[in-house]
Amino acid sequence: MVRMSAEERRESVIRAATAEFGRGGYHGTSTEAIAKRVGVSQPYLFRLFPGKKAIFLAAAERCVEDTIRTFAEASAGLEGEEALHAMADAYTEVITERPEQLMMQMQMYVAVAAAEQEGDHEFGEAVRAGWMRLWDTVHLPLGADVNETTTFLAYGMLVNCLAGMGFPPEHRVWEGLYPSARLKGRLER
Amino acid sequence: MVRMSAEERRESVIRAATAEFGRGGYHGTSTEAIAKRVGVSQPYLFRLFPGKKAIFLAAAERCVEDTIRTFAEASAGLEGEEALHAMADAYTEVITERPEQLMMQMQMYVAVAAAEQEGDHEFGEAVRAGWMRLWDTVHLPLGADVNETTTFLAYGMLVNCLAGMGFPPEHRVWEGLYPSARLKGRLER
DNA sequence: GGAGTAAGTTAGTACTCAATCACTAACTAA
DNA sequence: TTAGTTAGTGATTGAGTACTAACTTACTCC
Repeated sequence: MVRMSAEERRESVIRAATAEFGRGGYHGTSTEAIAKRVGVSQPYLFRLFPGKKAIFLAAAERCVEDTIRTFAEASAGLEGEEALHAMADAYTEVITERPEQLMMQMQMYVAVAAAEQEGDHEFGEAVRAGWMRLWDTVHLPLGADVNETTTFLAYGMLVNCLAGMGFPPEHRVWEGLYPSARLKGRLER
Repeated sequence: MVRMSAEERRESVIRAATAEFGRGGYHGTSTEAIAKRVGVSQPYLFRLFPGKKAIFLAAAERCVEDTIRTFAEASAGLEGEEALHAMADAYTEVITERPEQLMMQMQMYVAVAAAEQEGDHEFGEAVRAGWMRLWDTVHLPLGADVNETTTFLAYGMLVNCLAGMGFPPEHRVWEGLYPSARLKGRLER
């Protein structure tokens, strides 16, 4: 048994929760599954977090932060086509290296509808606010062009969905989507 | 009590399931909720369908078919910019008039990951096959241009996600996304 | 009008899962 | 060394839920 500080454990829980919730969504994931992945007893999760919802929320928030940071770091000091290229590449890396983060994102978007209907508007507010921060983060490097920003995010969403659906990398749906190929298309026009 | 033929009831169940699954996803929706919406006892669902999974699958399949039909009908006899415009308008109508269909779509995409991990590759196959049919359906009217098709679908996915997140129609995230505005942007370039 | 069938219900079972409680083991500072 | 704190566990509970079995009610056709 490895003892950790509560703060460190909370970090592990967030990582485990991202993976588990990303796979099964809020309702499709048991707290036991998260606990098992962390390597800790299930009841202990309720010492570290007030409840299952709080764990989901923490994972969701972390997920948004990470994505924003990814784009911010990738585009630092760049603008226009260069920033676009850098951010697209960075995102491609996230997809391949940390697919659980992207699935968690999808689950988060999808969980809003249910929360909203249950009268929990706070969660929706948080998710929308996170999205707007993400929006602004990519907006500036892309030359503050609304159409450019929207297109970039749209491609990102398509990538999320295709990856979620489990299309293998060689599949033709990815044609015209991989950043390099897409940029190639843009430059040839 | 209104008696219906089993076939009619199955139709009602599919409609109700689309709404309920669209809101809560597979695990977040109880068969009782579906039964209540249909106006029938919960165990009776298991006469009409072999199990909960079968209901989800039926709703998912119907959802894909409807979306494909929407695009096929909208683009009938048109091509290029006109087809693009018509399909985008038709989709906008779906979003506003039948949001449950769009949420069901999202839930379907997201459910694949879980199914895949549980060893159920059939579901993933079905969803991917549905996507490819959708892809081909919009591909032809858009002049069989891969980049054009990808972009169109990407915008569709962004719309799905934004709607799922519950952004109100006036919100600035929709700028540069509503078909007319977008087309305007395209024509001004 | 009664036999057969198709539509539908009530009652119940086996199981999962979030959350609580009461407890123990390890670290730390005086 | 000991008093107090922090990390962690095992047992349990109560609510919810997919699914089954046995029964009932309405329609239809001879």
